[in-house]
Amino acid sequence: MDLESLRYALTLADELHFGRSAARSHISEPQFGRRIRQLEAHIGIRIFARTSRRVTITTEGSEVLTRIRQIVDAMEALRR
Amino acid sequence: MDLESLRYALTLADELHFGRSAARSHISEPQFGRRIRQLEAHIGIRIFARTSRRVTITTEGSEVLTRIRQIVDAMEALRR
DNA sequence: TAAAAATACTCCATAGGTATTTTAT
DNA sequence: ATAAAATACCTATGGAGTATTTTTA
Repeated sequence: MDLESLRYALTLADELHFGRSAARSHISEPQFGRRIRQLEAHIGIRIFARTSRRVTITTEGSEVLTRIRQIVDAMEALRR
Repeated sequence: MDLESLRYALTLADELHFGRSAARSHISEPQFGRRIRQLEAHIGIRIFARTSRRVTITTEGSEVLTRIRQIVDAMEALRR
């Protein structure tokens, strides 16, 4: 579990669209999608629900995202 | 910056010895050392001072380590 | 001079990209 | 029919190990 993957999840929570999130993250859409799936597999929670037309945040996902925001902030604050 | 590197720093803070920390982390000593150096480079703070006889924690290092402990705990708590 | 970290080198796992397919509206 | 995510396939970067060297108490 790395900082970048956590940032990707926050970007997707903001955009609710894999293509736009990948572009904003300067990474290809397939790789972006893989990172999100890996993160979900790693923490054992489906954060996002996908249909072919829209991405939504699951109930458990929004709780997890709150905690991810705190972790990302704390990690960024480590840097001098 | 990934969870594993943060864990390595906590292990080294506990052992104050690269060889024993690497063994406890199930990784070779050179790779363990590289990860610690990468982490320090990434956050821009020298956490540990090394001499050929002992490892110590720097002043700024002990502040950083406190925050790293909180981050590691938060990351582990993400998992279901 | 010896205990311990750092380097040099090689190998392999996985991060990443492009092209294509699948899915569901 | 089409917008959007997932898969297949390939390349390249960085993570990892072993052997060796450097360092300083």
